[in-house]
Amino acid sequence: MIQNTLNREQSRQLLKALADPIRLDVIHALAQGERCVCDLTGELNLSQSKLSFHLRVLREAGLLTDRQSGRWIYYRLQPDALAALEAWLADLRRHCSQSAAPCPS
Amino acid sequence: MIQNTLNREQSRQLLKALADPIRLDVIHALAQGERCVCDLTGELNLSQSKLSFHLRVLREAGLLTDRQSGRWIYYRLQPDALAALEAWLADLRRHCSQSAAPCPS
DNA sequence: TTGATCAATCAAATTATGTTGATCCAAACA
DNA sequence: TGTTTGGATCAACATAATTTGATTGATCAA
Repeated sequence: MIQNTLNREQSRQLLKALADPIRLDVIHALAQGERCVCDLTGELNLSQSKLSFHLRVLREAGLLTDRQSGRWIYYRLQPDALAALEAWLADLRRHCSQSAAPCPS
Repeated sequence: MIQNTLNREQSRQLLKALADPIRLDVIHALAQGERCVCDLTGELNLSQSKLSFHLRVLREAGLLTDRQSGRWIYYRLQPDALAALEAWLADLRRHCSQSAAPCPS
């Protein structure tokens, strides 16, 4: 996540990746700091393949990064992606309180 | 949206509602200010029932409010919901950069 | 080497979401 | 009233996302 302003498609990818209960559990676990996959399966009580699937979704959306060390793989949140989403949301609410002109226009 | 800190389920509802291309079009249209449903169908080139479906999802998530005036219904973004989501995201990235302890723990 | 472990991937089955067209309801106006 | 219009809702269908269990590749230790 290099730039700080998301286009529609990028924001959608991030939102879609976040919009799942299991992935939110993962996100919340990683909000406390980096974790190894093997710890996450235990902590979240998930099958290995299920966790792997959701980690991939989050990683491909740019929300997580991973690093390998020996046979373990550690994941962590990518704060830039979260910040970009925050900025996108802040933008949305800038002008949204403008009233509409009465309709038979 | 009364409180400013979302629980897991509330944030999921908001994210899920946002994570759809058509609903993002709606959100972007409403980011410029309130709009009547009849204007939105034209602006976004959507069938009436399709738009109505997506408006409902957004409304039930707390992202939109509506008001009726005569036979027209006007929708607008609920900035509090966006702000709450921003706060939730900001929280997530507070401690996320902590490294994991090496794994054979 | 061999066997064991961590984690990714795949195909098949299941479940959840979105779309379509028809129908219904309420407000407005003749 | 009767008719038109804006919008919500419903059921049937279509599409997309997730789960499961099995398989694979890579790393490490014996």
